[in-house]
Amino acid sequence: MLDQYQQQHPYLLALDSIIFGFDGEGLKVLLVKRGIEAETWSLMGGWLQPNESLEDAACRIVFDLTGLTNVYLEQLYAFGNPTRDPITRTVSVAYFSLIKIDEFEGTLSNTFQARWFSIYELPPLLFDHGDMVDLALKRLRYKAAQHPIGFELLPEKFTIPQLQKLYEAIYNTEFDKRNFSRKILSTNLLTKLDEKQKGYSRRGAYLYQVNSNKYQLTHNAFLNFIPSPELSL
Amino acid sequence: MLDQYQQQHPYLLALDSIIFGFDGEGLKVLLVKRGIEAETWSLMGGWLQPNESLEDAACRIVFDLTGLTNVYLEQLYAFGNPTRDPITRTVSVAYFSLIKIDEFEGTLSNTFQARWFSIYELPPLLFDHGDMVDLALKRLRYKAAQHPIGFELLPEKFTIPQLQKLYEAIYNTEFDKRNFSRKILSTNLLTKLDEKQKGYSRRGAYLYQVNSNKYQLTHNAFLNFIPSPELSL
DNA sequence: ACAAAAGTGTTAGAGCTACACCCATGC
DNA sequence: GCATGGGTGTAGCTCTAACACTTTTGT
Repeated sequence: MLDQYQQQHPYLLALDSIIFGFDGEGLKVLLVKRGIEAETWSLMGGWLQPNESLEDAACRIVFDLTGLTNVYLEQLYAFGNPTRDPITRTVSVAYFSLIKIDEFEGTLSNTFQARWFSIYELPPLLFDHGDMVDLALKRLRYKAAQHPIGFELLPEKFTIPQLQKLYEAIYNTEFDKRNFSRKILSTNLLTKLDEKQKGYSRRGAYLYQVNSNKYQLTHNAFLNFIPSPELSL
Repeated sequence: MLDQYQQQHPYLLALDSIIFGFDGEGLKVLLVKRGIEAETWSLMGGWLQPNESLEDAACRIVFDLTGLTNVYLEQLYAFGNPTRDPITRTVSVAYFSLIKIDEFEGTLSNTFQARWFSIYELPPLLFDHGDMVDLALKRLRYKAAQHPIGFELLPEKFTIPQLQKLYEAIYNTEFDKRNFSRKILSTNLLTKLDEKQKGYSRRGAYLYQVNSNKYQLTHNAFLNFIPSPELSL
């Protein structure tokens, strides 16, 4: 009975978070330098606490670094190779999150030595964190092609050209702006505001926001322009 | 330094497998009655051993029950609610696998009291195993719509009508046979054999098999007839 | 007046859906 | 000869991809 439980080896259980952000130009990942291996960049991580669910713990970890709550958070994968952590055997459940970079308080950075890195110019990472980032990027590409999650990376109010730049950054490609805006608007997920964005272009672009009633309900197919080689999950 | 590791609580780490099979009529899940709660049906599961990766462990568990190796196996999700296992806190990583039911040796069943259940008529399950099955079904539907994994549930040689019945079972719906076979054949993933299936219908249907060179390479979009409400992951 | 980005429409082709009839065989 | 399941073709429609010019405004 209970012997079956007591005879088992327990393991350390960590969580690691791939935190994506978009600064208007490129897709970024937030990395830190932490404790043991303070010379190597790594993902923000932490240990599972006795009364937390995995998701609670992942939330807490993102909050500790960014000060943000209510961010988009999704379980990515459990990494459990016996040799992945050379110090002790540790299973790590990786989560990825999408944050609105404009809400991120850079002030917390120095506690953790955090820095944004372009996904195309990552430094060498601790343990298997490089694999985690690769997988997270694949998953983000896969998912953003079919579900309206891109908005999580933009401010509350944004323009169509901003959204296009975001998708171009995610897929590292370019889209035709006429086809792009037609497809986005045909989803009816966006509400056009009376405001225009100032300062970036002379003419100014209309601001939009997600109309949240539809956002919740539409977990159906969203966009179909997945650049083919990127599908895999 | 190492203190950081030593101060942490370890947890028991289990694996649970959702094993799908297709018997020509309906989509089935393989359930067992095991140890502690021998009155409740549950998923086949086991504990992570010190030298195994998560995937190794999941493989082993599927092998122990079915005697099969080289089955399709994919990590589904890590379940870690503090109260999910009332006996001890346990984190479980769930995997789902697709097996060719004709290769499954039913002889092993009585060791584990295994039985196939229709996914639409499941008994009450242990712990959160019901959630696991629900999620696995969602994932299977999501994935099979875009990736050619359905074949994993069929014998090496199969007919188009068999394949159609499988997809109809997965999505619990019906497809037009003309459109179905056109779409399947247009992927060029199948090789038509000179043999016909005998015994099931009077006329007999041509047998096909997956041409495996293309199967490997084509992790691109596959089919587009995802019944809309089922997308979510 | 010009530079820089925003905004907008059309056309040809591909892919999708819906639909009905003949074929081969065992009884 | 008939019942059962297997196999095939077409027409209308929708969606997609490709493509260029006009508008606005700050300097």
